[in-house]
Order: sequence, then C-alpha cells, then structure tokens
Amino acid sequence: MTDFRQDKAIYLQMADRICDGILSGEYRPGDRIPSVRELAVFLGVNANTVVKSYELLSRQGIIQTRRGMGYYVTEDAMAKILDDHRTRFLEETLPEVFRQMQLLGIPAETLTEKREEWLRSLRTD
Amino acid sequence: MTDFRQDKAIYLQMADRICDGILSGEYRPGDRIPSVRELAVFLGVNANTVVKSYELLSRQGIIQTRRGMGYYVTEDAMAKILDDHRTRFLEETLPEVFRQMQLLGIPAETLTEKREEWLRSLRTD
Amino acid sequence: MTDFRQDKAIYLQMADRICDGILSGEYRPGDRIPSVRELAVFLGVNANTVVKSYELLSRQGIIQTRRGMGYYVTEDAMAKILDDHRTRFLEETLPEVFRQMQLLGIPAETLTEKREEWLRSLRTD
Amino acid sequence: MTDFRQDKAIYLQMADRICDGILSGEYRPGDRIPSVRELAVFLGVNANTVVKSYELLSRQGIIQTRRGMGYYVTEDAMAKILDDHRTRFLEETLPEVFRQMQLLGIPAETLTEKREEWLRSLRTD
DNA sequence: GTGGTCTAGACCACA
DNA sequence: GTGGTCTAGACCACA
Repeated sequence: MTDFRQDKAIYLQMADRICDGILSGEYRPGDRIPSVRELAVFLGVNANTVVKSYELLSRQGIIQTRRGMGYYVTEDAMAKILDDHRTRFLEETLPEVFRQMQLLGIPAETLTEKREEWLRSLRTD
Repeated sequence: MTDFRQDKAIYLQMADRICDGILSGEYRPGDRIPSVRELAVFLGVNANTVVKSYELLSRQGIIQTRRGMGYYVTEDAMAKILDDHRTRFLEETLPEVFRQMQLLGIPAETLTEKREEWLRSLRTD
Repeated sequence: MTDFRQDKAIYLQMADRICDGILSGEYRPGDRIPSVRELAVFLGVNANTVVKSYELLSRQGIIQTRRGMGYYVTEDAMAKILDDHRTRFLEETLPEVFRQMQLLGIPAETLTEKREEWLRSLRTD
Repeated sequence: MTDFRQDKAIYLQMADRICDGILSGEYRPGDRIPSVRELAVFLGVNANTVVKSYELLSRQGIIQTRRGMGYYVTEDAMAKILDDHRTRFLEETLPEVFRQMQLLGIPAETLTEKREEWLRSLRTD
C-alpha cells in the first residue's frame, strides 16, 4: 500500500488527493479520472475503498459518473472544493482554534493584533 | 516499531507523548522517566532517537538529567509545556489560520463574529 | 432474506422502510433505531448493507449516530423526509410523467382538466 | 422460474412482456406467439398462468386465438397497446400524481410551470 | 471494459 | 456492546 497516514481513513485521504489534483490543474473539468479498479491496483487498496472515495466526491458534485464509462471531473469542481474548504474552516478549524485559545488563556484581542501583524509581515515580504 | 505517524519525525512524536504524560498527571514533577535504553527497547526505536527526544525536552526545561541516574521531570514542567503550546499556537497555528483565511477570501470580521458566536454557544451548553 | 424487491437496491429499500416507520410514528424523534448488527440479523442481510442504508439516512439528517451507542431519529426527521419526497417528486416523478405524455400524445390541457376532475371527485367522496 | 418481480402478479408481468415485444417489433401483426405450453416450460411457470395472461391480451384485442393453431398478434395490436397505456396513464398514473401533490402540498400551478420548463429543456438538448 | 451492490469476515476506537 | 473502515471476492447492468 502506498503512503497513507494512519490517523485518517484511507478513502478520505484518497478524496483529498483527487481534490488536490483538481486544484493544481492536474485534472481539469471534463477530464476522466482513473477507473475504480485502476486506482485500486495502483494504490494497492481494495476497490471498495476507491468506490467509497468516489461516492463521496460524487455527492459533493466534484466528480460525476457516466454509466459504463467512468468518473469525470465536473465543470464547477473547483468552486465546489473551495466551498467545501470554507465550510470546514468555519465549522472545524475555527472552533478548534477558539478552544485552544480558551485552554491557553489567550485573550480575544491577541487574535486581531496577530492578524494585523501577519498582514504587515506579508506586505514587507 | 510501535505506531508512529509517517509525517512527523519520531523523536518529535516521542517528545509530544512525554508532554502528554506530564499534562495528564502520569508523570509528575520529580518523577523519573524511563531510561533511554529502556524506552528504545520498549518502543523498538534506535537509542539515538530517544536521546534526541530527551535532549529536546531538556533544552525546553521540561526534563533534566541527573548524571548516572536518569532523566527527571522538572518542577515547572507543566508551565513550560503550556508556554510551549502557547508559542506554537501563536507562531504556527495562527499564521496557518490567517493563510487559509486569505486563500478562502474570508474577511477579518468573520473571525471576531465567529469567536463571539462560539462563546455564546459555550454558555448555552 | 426477508421480502426485498429485485428491482431496487436493498439498502435503498431499507432506508425507505425506516422513513415509513418515522412517518407512521413507529419511530419518533429521539428514538433509537435497531443497531446495525441487530437489523442485519433480523432481516438476513449483511451488516455492511445496513451500514450503507444508515449512512444514507445520516447524510439526509434523518438519523444521527452517537458513538458507541447507536443511531437515533433526529428532531426534524419528518420535515427532512417530506422535503426529500418533494424533491424526488419534482425531479423524478414529474419529468417521467411529462415524458409519458409526450410518447402517448396527451396534450397539456388534459393535465389541468384531469386535475380539476380529480379534485371534484375528492369533494363528493 | 425466470426473473419475475414479487410485487406484481406473474400473468400481468408476462402480458407486459408480450406487449413490450410487440412495441419493439419483435412480434409483428400476424405473427404467431409461443404456445401456452412452450412458454410455460420455457419460463418455468404453470400453464394456467400463461393461459390467464393470453386471455387478458385476447380480451384487449392485442392477440387472437385461431382454434388448434395458437395465438396470433392482431393487426391493430400496437394501437390497442398504446390505447391501453393511455388509459392506464389517465386512470392510474395521474390520480397517483395528484394524490402525491396533495400530500406534499404542491400547488396546481407548479404542474404547468414544470411542464413548460421541461419542454424548454427538451428544446435546448 | 465501466460502475453499483452485496456478502463474509476482520480489526479498530469509543462507551 | 456500538458504529467505522477495510479487504477479498462475487455478480449485475450498461457500453
């Protein structure tokens, strides 16, 4: 099996990789992605695991199936992926950040201060 | 070798575990932690890796060596660890959060809004 | 195996049954539904098939999982189910009806006429 | 027995198949269809079931018996079948559609709107 | 060839 | 006990 982390389901990591491939331009709207069996063999993973991954992306409207032909990247795949990232950021990343701030006793102002500091550092670079 | 992730150096993961053990009360100020060789054999890693890990914790003032006797948890280990977490949060987590906001086009106000929202949700629970 | 039709996936039929049970009041908001294994044995079906069915209902917000405890009917399960039926009616049933009308050469007016006729027959009953 | 659904009488399903065979051109006006016994053996069903099916089609004027020779497709079989479909559509499909609309609270106008929408989508394809 | 479904059976984390 | 993931392997419809 090729390089999957232990702390996250393989089918989720596979979906992430497909998304990365789309964001990077490797797969473009309308492109066919590898067939379930091809990818399963290539990654040394069971075909059912690939199916689970493709079903997830299908539900998110990032890829779509054409019966008997394979899976294809949708026209608005990129918008869908960015939307998804935004949602995850707001609903998962931010709450976790706030939780850590609470635990470490970091006041709310620090957030805005650090943010401005960070923006300033960007400009000077 | 026992369950280490691939995406992070083992000596860093070992240090994290020791810190977790201290935060959770498993190791208390003044306690002796396992010897380099013991831990190396137990975890199935090279002794040098354990040394590297202990040196890191020593530099951070979380453990200290007593010649010929082993490594011991310092009196202010917990404070040091929390300090360390705070630093990491401010210098690693926050910049990453700001970077993602930039990429996703999320405005600064969202941060304060969401923070207040999160605090409110805490109170109602 | 107990009485499943051949022309529709078992996991879809199982999901339909759960929904029927909710609409009929057999399962009420907050109720626990049978565990994956219980239902699998009871219906003579593989546990994975039950999982697939429960995952579908979960995604639709009709049931929700509580780690290590089982699946429970959500508070707004009924609204979700009715919404779902409405969508399916508009996007699947109606197009099929229009397609048949086209094939059989039935004019659009027939639709409104028959509809009024049907409403009248309701009143007299 | 060969592939019959559980939720509909076999003789009705057999009649449907004969009709499909006529609509598709497999059986043409004047053609002889399989004898009762042939079909019974071939499909692994009781001869009485086949008889019931042929009687139904006879009553509908889709096939006709010639004493001692078997059953033959009538000249106007296709027209009869389409008539039959039309009747079923008006008397079974439509009332069911109206019933669902009532249950789901979908107003009558939606019907005409969706119909026009559907026609438009046909033209663009 | 393609995806879709299903079975049998395993191991994991969580409670 | 509970759900969640994964494997190995089968059979189906569609193209």
